Formats: sequence, structure tokens, C-alpha cells
Amino acid sequence: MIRTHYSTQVTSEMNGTSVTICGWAHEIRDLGGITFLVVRDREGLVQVTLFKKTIDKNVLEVVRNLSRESVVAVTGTVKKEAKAPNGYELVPTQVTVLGKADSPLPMDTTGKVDADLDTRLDARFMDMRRPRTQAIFRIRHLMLKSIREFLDQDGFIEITTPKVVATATEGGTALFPITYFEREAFLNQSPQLFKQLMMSGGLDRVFEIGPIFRAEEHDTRKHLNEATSIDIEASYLDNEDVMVILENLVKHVYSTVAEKGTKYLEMLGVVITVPKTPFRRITYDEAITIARDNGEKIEWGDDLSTESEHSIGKTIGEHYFITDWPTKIKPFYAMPYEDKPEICRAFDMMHPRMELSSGAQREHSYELLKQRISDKGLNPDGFEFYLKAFRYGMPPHSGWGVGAERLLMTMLGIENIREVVLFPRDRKRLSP
RNA sequence: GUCCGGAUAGUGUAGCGGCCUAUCAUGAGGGCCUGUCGAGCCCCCGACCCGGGUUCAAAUCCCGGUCCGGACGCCA
Repeated sequence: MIRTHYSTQVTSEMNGTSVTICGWAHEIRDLGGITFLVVRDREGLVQVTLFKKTIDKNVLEVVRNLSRESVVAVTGTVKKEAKAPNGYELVPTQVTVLGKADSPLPMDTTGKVDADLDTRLDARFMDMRRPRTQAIFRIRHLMLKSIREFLDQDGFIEITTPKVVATATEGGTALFPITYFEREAFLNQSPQLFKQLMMSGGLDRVFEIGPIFRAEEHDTRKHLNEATSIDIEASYLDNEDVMVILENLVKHVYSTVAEKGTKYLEMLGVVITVPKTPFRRITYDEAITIARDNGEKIEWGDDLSTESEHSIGKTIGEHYFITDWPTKIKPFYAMPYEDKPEICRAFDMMHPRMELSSGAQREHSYELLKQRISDKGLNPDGFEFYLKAFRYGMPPHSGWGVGAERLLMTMLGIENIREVVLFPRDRKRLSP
């Protein structure tokens, strides 16, 4: 192992000890008699100071010939120094170039000159070196980790379902066809059907965090053709029960990030307000009334337009649920109310800016489910692998799916969803 | 897919018919400088998306293409 310490593990109390730091040549400032090399690693910056009179000539030569963003290993003595950032600097005994960087760089990493998102995505590896960009992905990690902890704590078992599937899952969205040996297959739009199968399988409570694929030709700041979905499914719980899990999960994510992600939130200049639970619940009927009061044209049975969504979000001003949706605009697996089958036990969880999640209590009667598939104009034969599980003892169950990117972008106040994905896939972008 | 806006050095920009041999910053190369921390100062390098048209003259106007941004649609 070359590295002995990350930049942040070195302190002025270590005065006199020798350490090796590995990272990128962030900046080189040659003042003549004294040269400063700032090395950046994952955790922060270290100042390496070279005094012309006392430094080894070979070391000085290496540093003077160093190009910005080259990878270096610096072995040096920690020197307590009030004039240095963080109160210490490194007096090098050896500087090794581990990876030379060409010049000019595809973009600036120091924050002096902004680059367009498109430029940054073309050189994402370099963009990732910017502390600001890295902060987003460190928070993404905190978010996913806290979700796993929360769900594990609540008895959920993590599963992994296939992304290559034989048939369209739910209708509605367009799928990417692929060649699977001599047959046609598709990239899955959602783990929905498979997580439901696990209710029949007796796992009782499951979750999956994984990729979903949508072949829709959308072109907005909140859509991706490959996104990350956080899905749960739980037996013996109704729609209200899983809504409670969802709002508590969101609250948990926010408080965990606020608590453990302070450093990254500061880098981004973001202050997080942990949402209060329970989230407000409004019915679909109430939602369209609000939209109409705000001047939107909307008929009962219409899905919410972007404008309506924004107008309702503005009125409510915080996370909320829209419940009791018209059965005809929700998928076949949403359970209609027994006494009022035109509406169903489906809900959407909303951030004022956009929809974050949709879920429902599921229809678990084989006969009704089969009927609903037909009613939606889908062929039940294609769903035999799924329907079969409902004929041999399927518990009542409910679940939801949250768009991980949307949860993250709304939490951080980021405008473009592409910012929170390493290598976004959209209508135009397939590389890198 | 529709509508609107845009494309100028590696990066980010100014210019919007002749003052353009194109502005500024950052960066690259060279020089000065022993405490910089967006170091400073001097020199220097580097660009008008592609194709067609209008005009005495096009970075600038028009048409087409490509790509980018935004709104909407589709969708979650």
C-alpha cells in the first residue's frame, strides 16, 4: 500500500512524523524561493511546501515539472505551521508521479471556471474530482445506506430481481427491446411483478434498490431512461401502512444526511430541513379541486399535468400524499375499493417539485387480477408466470417504489436529475 | 415529438453586418518573486459548429443540418 494517510487524517499534532499522501496535483504555485504544491485526495487538500534552499534538487525538479491533475505520491514530514491551511503542511522527502496528466485539461477542477453540465458529463471522470460533484455522490451513498439500514431494521429483506425479462411488466411505458439469444427480450421497467411474487414466496417483506429502464422519449430535467428505483413490498399491510413506512423512511433519510453529511452539504451550500411526519394526505378529488382553484383545466379521471402538479405542490408547500386515484389511470395491480371500484387504494408521494413515489395496496384475488389485466387491454397469457402465484395462496400485500434520483435531487435542491447520476442515460446520451 | 432560446480558444464568456488581424477571465508555454492559499507582475499561445444563400462586405442576416439549454408532451 502506497498511501499511509488520507489528507484529513493528518493533523498538526503529528508534527515531525513521516506520512505518504496520494492524490492529484490540484494546484502548483511556484513563488521562486518557495513552491507550494496542493495535493487533493478523496477527503480534502494537503499543502506540500518546498523551500528552494533546503529541498532535495530532484524533488524540486519533479514538482516543477508536474502538470496539474497528475497523480502523485508525496512522502514528507508533517510540519506544524500556523501560516499553512489547516495549521500544518508537508515538507516532502519524495514525490513520485504515479500518473501523468496531459494538458490542457478537459475542464477546470478548482472551481475558478464553471463548465456546462454537458461538458462535465463528457468528462465525468474529471468532473468527479471537483469536491462539489463528489459531495453529491457521497450524499447519494449516505442516502442509500440509510435506506438499507432503515428497511433492514423494519424487517425487510433485500432481494435482486431480473432486469432482462420476457414481457412488458405493466403496460403503459415503452420498453427497450434486446436480443436474448434467438429470442426477443426487454429491459425491465420495474421490479413490480417479481417483488409481488416474493409475497407468495413467503419472504413477507422485501426491498430492492436497482436499475429500471424506460424507453420513453422524454426530454426533461426529471426523467432518465435508466433510473434507480427503491422498491418495497410487504404482506399483511394495507396502503395506509406502507405510506407510514414511506414517510418515515423519507424523514430518516433527511435526518441521516443532515447529521452525517454536514461536510458535503456545506460544500454544496445546502441546508436540509427534515420533513415533519405524518405527511399531509389529500385525495385525488381534493388534488384536482386545488388545481382547478389555481386555474388549471383538469377533468376527473385525467392524470395530473406538470402544471397541475406544480400548482398543487406550491399550494401544499411540503411533502404530501395524493390518495384514492381513479382506478382507470393506475396499473392493473392496484386494488380498487370494494364499495367504490372507480377509485383504488393507490397513492403517490409528492415533493412540491415532482412525484417521488407511487404505491398501492395490490389486488391479490386471482380472478379479479386476471379481469383487470384484460380490462387494461393486456393479454393475461403473457402474465401467466405472475398470475400463477395468485392461485396458490397469495397474502394481501402493499408496496411502493421511489425514484432514488428524484429523492436525492429534491433533497439537495438540484435542478437537473443528470447531476445526481454518475453516467446518465437520456434520449441523447449513451456515452460515457 | 412540439414550442422557445442558443452554439466564439482546453474551459467559461464579450461582440450580433464594415471599427474583428475577435473581448475578458481561466488555462498552456516562458520569465521575475521565500508564505502562497481564486497568489501577484511581465511576455507569449490558443476560437467564430457544419453546409448552402444574401451582400461590395458575414462571427453577426436568411435557409437546412447537427448538437446544447429551457418549457411542455409522453412517462415515474
